Amino acid sequence: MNFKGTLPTLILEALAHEPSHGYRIAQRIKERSRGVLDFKEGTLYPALHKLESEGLVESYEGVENGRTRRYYRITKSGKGTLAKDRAEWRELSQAVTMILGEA
Amino acid sequence: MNFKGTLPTLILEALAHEPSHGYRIAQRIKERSRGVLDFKEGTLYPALHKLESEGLVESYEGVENGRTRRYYRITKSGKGTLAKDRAEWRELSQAVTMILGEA
DNA sequence: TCGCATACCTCGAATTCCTATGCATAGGAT
DNA sequence: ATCCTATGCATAGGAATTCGAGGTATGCGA
Repeated sequence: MNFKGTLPTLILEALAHEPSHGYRIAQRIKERSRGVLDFKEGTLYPALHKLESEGLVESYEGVENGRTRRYYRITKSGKGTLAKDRAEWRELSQAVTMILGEA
Repeated sequence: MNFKGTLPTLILEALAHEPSHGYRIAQRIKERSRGVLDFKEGTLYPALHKLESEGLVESYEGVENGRTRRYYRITKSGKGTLAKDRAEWRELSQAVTMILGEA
């Protein structure tokens, strides 16, 4: 199950924590949500490419365990977007929670 | 600004409160979220029709102030879906909040 | 050497939402 | 009387996001 629209923000959050590569980012999101969120690769990579084209993340090649990987790091612009997205998440989620109540 | 995927649940919540018609449902969502959520009519009506085709709401014609309106009420099946949706909202929103933190 | 986890990528379909547009009525203002 | 605004319902076209399915390749352990 997933939450439409939150993926770019979750990616930025992961990269604000540490530069990483696609596969690792997806794992982090899944682990940190205790398996609740689980974005597929067919969703993740296009989202990553889009963030790069928007200048919110930068990529570079890196080698780990003898394998070449594509790493991403957040840019200054990306950090600004992340801050805005966090604030927006708070506002919207509070609004929905307010309506749906505790029930 | 809006939250993808929450509209059907918000509609069901409104109708669980009281049978209503499209325009009024949209107003209720906007008011109860203090203007944060604001679904457009072009989004609302198709969503309402879909809920009806799924048997989660029923519609009937009603007259108020001399005008004919299409009213909707939630069905038993709709109430079950609402309960599930509430639980799912809690789980997903908590997962995202857990990751995005308080920052 | 075979299988598996890792790692990256693309495509088509489905869903959701927005904007724009159309039609129609009630009530108040001019 | 006429016009404007809010109300009320609806559809069409397009953008964005996600999923499922598929393809390619490497390192490592059995």
